[in-house]
Amino acid sequence: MSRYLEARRETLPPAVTDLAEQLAEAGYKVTGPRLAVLKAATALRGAFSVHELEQWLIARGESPGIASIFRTVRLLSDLNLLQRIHGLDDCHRYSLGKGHGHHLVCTGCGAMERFEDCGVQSLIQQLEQRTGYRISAHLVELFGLCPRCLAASAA
Amino acid sequence: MSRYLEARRETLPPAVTDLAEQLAEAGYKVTGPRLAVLKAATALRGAFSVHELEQWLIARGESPGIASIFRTVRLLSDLNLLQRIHGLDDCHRYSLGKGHGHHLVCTGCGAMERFEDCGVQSLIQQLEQRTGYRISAHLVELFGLCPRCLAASAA
DNA sequence: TTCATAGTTGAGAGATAATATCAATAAAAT
DNA sequence: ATTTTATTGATATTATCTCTCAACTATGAA
Ligand SMILES: [Mn+2]
Ligand SMILES: [Mn+2]
Ligand SMILES: [Zn+2]
Ligand SMILES: [Zn+2]
Repeated sequence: MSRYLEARRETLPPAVTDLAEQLAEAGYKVTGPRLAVLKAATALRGAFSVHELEQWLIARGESPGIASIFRTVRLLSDLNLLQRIHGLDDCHRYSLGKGHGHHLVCTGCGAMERFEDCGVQSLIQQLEQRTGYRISAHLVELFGLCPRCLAASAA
Repeated sequence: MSRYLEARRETLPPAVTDLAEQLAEAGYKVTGPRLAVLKAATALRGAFSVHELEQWLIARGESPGIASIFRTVRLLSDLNLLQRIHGLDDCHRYSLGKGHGHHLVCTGCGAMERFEDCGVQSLIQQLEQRTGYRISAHLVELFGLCPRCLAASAA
């Protein structure tokens, strides 16, 4: 295990140390800037943008250079620990989460539910037959209001 | 009908005059730059980027300023005559087409099939029950190889 | 606990995408 | 044909993201 990570394990949320361990296992160093980004991503929950990560970090006076924030996001994405969320307009949001998945995003507050099974298999088969395409990937994202925002808007 | 459009109706593809008429009906002027963009979008078919529109137009020596290309794309989008396509990486491609729809895009050549019914209704109901969200919009895009690219890759 | 090394960082430059400004222009209504 | 008003395009500007490279630091080995 990483010496650097051991030294601060006590001060970090478990979700952060989990992710940091996966970085170490993949052969990457566990550094201050990387831990900072992991803390921000964990704290923000939901669907966050790089800009929001940066703001969260700046507010706490522990922001790495913007280049390193982008680099860490890219790294997490390459390791499949972070998924990109395509919004209706907004295209560059992310959420922590392993592997293939989909998102139900609140357009009011950014809250988010992740789900694995999107049920497009039969659609895919049907379209392959009709069009002759061989389909190898799909994107399914849903948008709406979370219970809280729904309640707030009813008031 | 637009005087400007009448004067060049003969020289334009029907698909272009159709779209131009819809601009006029919505109260917008039918101008040279706008017709040029419509010609490019119609000619490119499939899923095109703003950059590809510009290249097509430059190659024919009739490119409006880049600002006007963006403006026309935005206008068509606002009028719901153009849909934005979210790719896996590539986020800003467009396709002509009215109203809500989905796309099956060839990752080899950019060819595209549009389809209306994506069959996520039952998924939506299921998730609304489980999460308490009220879902109001969805994104469904499929990717793969078109028959031609499939044949080419089999060689 | 050092030490050497290879991976990482950050400031700043640079690339790319898109928007804002505004005087000049051109389509449309008259 | 003239007037009116939307539109255009050159240019500047902003936003997003990547690159470069000297300085730094986490890690494995000693
Ligand atoms: Mn799926
Ligand atoms: Mn997108
Ligand atoms: Zn909400
Ligand atoms: Zn193809």
